[in-house]
Amino acid sequence: MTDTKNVKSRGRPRNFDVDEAVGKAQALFHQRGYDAVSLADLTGALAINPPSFYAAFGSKADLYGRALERYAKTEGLDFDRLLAPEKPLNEALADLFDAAAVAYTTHPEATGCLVIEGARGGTDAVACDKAKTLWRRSRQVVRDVIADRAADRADEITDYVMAVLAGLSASARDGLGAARLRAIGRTASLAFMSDKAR
Amino acid sequence: MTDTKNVKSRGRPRNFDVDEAVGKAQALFHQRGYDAVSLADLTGALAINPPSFYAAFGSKADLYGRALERYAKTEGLDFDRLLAPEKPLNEALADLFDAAAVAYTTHPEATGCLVIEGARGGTDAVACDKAKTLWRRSRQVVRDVIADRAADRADEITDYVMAVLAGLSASARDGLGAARLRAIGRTASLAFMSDKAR
DNA sequence: AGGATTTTGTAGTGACTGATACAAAAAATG
DNA sequence: CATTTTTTGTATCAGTCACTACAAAATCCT
Repeated sequence: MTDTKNVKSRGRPRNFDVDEAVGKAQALFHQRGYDAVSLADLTGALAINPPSFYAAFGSKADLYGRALERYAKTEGLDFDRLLAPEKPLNEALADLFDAAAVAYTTHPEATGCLVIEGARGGTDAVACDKAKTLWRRSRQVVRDVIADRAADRADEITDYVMAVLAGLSASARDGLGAARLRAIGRTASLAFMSDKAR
Repeated sequence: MTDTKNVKSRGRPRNFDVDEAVGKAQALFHQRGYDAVSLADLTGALAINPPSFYAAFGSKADLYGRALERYAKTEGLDFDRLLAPEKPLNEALADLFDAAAVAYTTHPEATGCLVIEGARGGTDAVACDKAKTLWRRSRQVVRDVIADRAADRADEITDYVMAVLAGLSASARDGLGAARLRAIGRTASLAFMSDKAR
């Protein structure tokens, strides 16, 4: 329905690449957070004027939504792979925490998880809700995968897993490097060694 | 040096209680976060006008600093008590996580830790730094207490403890109640049962 | 009472926020 | 070429932000 960019449309051609712009916006939002990125920052970084911005993205919050989706697609954790059914639960969670530790520190200037930090909200409730929706979706995916192995404790374990991810993201924002983050993840996964977790 | 309120000062008497005002501000900041509380919100809640506000508190960020200190004094975790030297480490950490789970959910409209959430920053770097300073101070206290029992792994364990606290605060903001938060804390403390944590 | 001092309320300040009105420019279509 | 369609740049918009200038009001001191 929505025309792709290679289809020649009618009027004056756009002077900038929309997908590339979403990527730049994603980086800005990840570095500074939604509130701290102004429209002037965005139009400055994209080298366009406000009318072009609004014609292309609708609003700041809408662009944020696209940046969030792009982040989830390109940099988000692959829960289905990390928590593959054939892995033992303890091993799967250890892998998940380790992957998070690495992912949250790959960009030294944009640490932590864009979704988690965005879901913590600020001034704009609409933008916060967009992040919260993605966060809830991730939670649901995690819960479903865990439920296959420990149906009775799925909610409890999911609470713990999401809390650990949030803790890792916060620690990454605090400035902890990958090594220290991975150590945290290793300790967090100890809870599932043997059947200690009653 | 700074005169206390019972000392009769010279000019027109103040029309509101400063300490009480700091308490109200603390509640507002805790509920919505620094950025989402405007000066109009504050002066409205305190039923005063901007000039009275600035004469009493200097700036919004300064009042935030006072609110943070008040929070640490009145609602902050008592690390020295919770991590008392005579307790075994695993028990002490379990107590700490449990106390955090309770503290972060006592005010249903102001969940999580004011310091932790404030340290995650937003628009105002000065305000964020004030929270970060308190967060670092807490970290130092925790580290010192842990170092008495496990000097070689003090940093590693401290990283983990602070990450768990951040995860609990984030989960509280997510809407999890005390029971689910306490379950997270219990699971997080399993890492220190026996000598699994190598 | 009269002067000194501090807080008060009224009414603003400039700077920035996200978002637009409008017309010229640049392309496809007829 | 003329029309249609879309994007562009210029110049804003109203609203909110944290913050103040100023003078009247309310207290203490002499």
